[in-house]
Amino acid sequence: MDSRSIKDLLYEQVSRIGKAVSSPKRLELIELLSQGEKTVETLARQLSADVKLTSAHLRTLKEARLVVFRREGPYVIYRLAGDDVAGLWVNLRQVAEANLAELQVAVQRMVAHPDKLSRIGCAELMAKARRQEVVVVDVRPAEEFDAAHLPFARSMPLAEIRKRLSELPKDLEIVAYCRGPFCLMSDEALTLLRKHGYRASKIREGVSEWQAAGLPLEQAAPGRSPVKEAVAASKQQRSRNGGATRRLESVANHMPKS
Amino acid sequence: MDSRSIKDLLYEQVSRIGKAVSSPKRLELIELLSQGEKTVETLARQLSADVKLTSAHLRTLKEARLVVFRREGPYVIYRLAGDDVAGLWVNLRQVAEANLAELQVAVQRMVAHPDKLSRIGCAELMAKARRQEVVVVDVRPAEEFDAAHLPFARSMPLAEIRKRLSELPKDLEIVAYCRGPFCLMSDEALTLLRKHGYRASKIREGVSEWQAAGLPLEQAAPGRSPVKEAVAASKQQRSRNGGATRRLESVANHMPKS
DNA sequence: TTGTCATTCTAACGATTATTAGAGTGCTGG
DNA sequence: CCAGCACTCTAATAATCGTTAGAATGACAA
Repeated sequence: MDSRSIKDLLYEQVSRIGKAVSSPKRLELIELLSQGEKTVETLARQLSADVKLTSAHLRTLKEARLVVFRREGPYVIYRLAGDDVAGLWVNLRQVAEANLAELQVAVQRMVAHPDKLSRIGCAELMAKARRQEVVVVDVRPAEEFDAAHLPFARSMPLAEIRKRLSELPKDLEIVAYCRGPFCLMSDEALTLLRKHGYRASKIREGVSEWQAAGLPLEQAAPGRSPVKEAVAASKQQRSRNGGATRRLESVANHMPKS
Repeated sequence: MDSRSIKDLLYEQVSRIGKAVSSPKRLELIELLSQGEKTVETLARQLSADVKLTSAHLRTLKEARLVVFRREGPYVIYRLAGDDVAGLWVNLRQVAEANLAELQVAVQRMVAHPDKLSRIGCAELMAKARRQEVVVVDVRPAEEFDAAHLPFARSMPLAEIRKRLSELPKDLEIVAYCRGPFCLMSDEALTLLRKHGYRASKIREGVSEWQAAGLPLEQAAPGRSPVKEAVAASKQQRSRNGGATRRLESVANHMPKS
């Protein structure tokens, strides 16, 4: 075996990781999974994609050993194979943002407008949060908060924030965060909070960026599992459409081909 | 513009970086370029590939903004767009090595057999090198040594090592390094040195790994440019085959299609 | 057992990508 | 100017990938 074929073999293997991160949908799956383990159905919903397509992408991620799964009842629950995978995603995003001018412009205009960003750094933010001079709000779904969150943060999912506005103080600065620089949830929260007269800003960082920077995280006592989220969501869907869609689809699937 | 299409746009951009690193040849180009800037011809030779194919891959890397180029006389010289690109390559390789069992086995058997590796860590190695208790040898081509090398290292390219054996002391441990964990040059050097009775070992790390770990590097005063390497190599090739190949190829290219 | 639900597998398509050949561009020395 | 060299562009092929539909699996509940 000569030197060339050994090299080909080695680079070939690394390129499996490269291929796995060469699709936008798979990158988004990695971002979602770096917030905590999830069922296929939850992932499909959060990806706004078909379950079949989601499953197919998860398969290629699995073949590249970037994700692993386990069964729990009728559900299949995926999670990242290791913290290094979330770190790789952060690294990829940073390189993209540093080198692709299009991305810089898009991020600035869509999600990270200077007006919205908190002007203080991470270390200072934590110090202020410790002294209760700011309120750090995690607007992600509760399951993701439970899996891991920033120290001193309180969970206030975007879906509930409108009803729970009274829990927030008007005299303190509120700093929101969500899944990371590409997530729009903290922006929506900001719009809502500012409309109601709160002093609110956001940070771009999510738990992955926090972890990649070597900063500490906290996690809730286990209790809520990804299955509960999935069950709740599917119930909600069924009650919304009265269970009709599912049956219609089922019938449609068994119709002859015209 | 809704939230979904914004996200699609953002992930799409990052996937451009992913696509760029999804081919083994392009990964190898990144590794080669992280040793210093090089001409297309040099890259093609070190990649054992056609100049045309090399140029095509460099083009896609250029479109992903991972490399930039400049002209120097008749030569086009490529280099990485930034240090973060070399860091990304190191990160990718680490994730691959951590998660792909096939790669672990291959690396252990081919390039990083425990017998060959130096048992001391990087920090200690530098301390010993400073006190001249070990000799750190850079076996890469001289141009790459000039671009950046480990502190206290001396350049002894693999091609010249046989003639220059007498420069090395028999009583000290010799520690070789090359382009990184996938490079076979330090292994070849080791085999040669041990056959001649030297106490020699290697480290897996190259300058990129060194830099990614936050350790300092040194570089030679500018003088040797990548063009000189290219000129030297092409002269060598011409003298080896008496200038025949090039002319034959040239004629063949202009032959009618039979 | 049968039915239901969550998920995966198989097969197929259209769209990309890798690779190669041939022609073309830009630089340099005569 | 021309010839020679380094490299890139264009076009064409074969291979691979993303996506979808339909069938199949595996777990559970009646």
